Amino acid sequence: MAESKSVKRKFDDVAKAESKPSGTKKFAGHWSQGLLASMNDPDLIVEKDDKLTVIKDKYPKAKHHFLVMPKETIPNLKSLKQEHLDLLKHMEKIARDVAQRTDKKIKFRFGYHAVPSMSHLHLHAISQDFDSPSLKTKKHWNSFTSPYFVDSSEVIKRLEKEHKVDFNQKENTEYLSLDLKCHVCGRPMKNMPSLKSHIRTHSYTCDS
DNA sequence: GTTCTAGAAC
DNA sequence: GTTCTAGAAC
Repeated sequence: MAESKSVKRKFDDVAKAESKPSGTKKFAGHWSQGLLASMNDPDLIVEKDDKLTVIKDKYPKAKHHFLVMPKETIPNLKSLKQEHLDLLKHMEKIARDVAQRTDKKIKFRFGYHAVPSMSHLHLHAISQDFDSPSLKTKKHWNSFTSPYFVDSSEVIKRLEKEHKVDFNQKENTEYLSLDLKCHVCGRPMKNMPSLKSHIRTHSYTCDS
């Protein structure tokens, strides 16, 4: 019913207007800073040590989806210096530990988005089933299955060899618009619903 | 990053 | 008529 939706929208707009007085910019509340809030949400925290925090992704794109975030403020990949190499290796090790502890059988990948939407460096640890209601769009799919998803080992290698990590933003953004295809068999898929039902037919165990 | 929805695709 | 996606959100 169109009317009830527009009524709901008006309530949302009122709530938005009240939380953001005219002429005021609340940057702490901007969506791109959302990982800061998540990092302090007890319901999402998996573990911490002196250098990092591991949280569950608030909108997991697979059965298991974690984010490993350094406590040190590092906005993005471009901010990385060689002095961060030990930290990056530690982040990957913890990510692998958490994955192993969570599910010994299922395949995981560990990596970064080349052009992330959210501020604060975060390493994804994501199981390869991609079976989740929060996985909805082509952009979601391509961000984890195209070269837009850069393995942790590749980031580390690049920082060691080039002393910086600087991915081409335009090239990587274009990966998000690639045609849909299965990440296991490569078969082209018409749309997200058919892709999602197709990938359920594959196995994602480590030895398969 | 998500939500919402107009209009394209079917 | 229903499903699906792309783009605005001040």
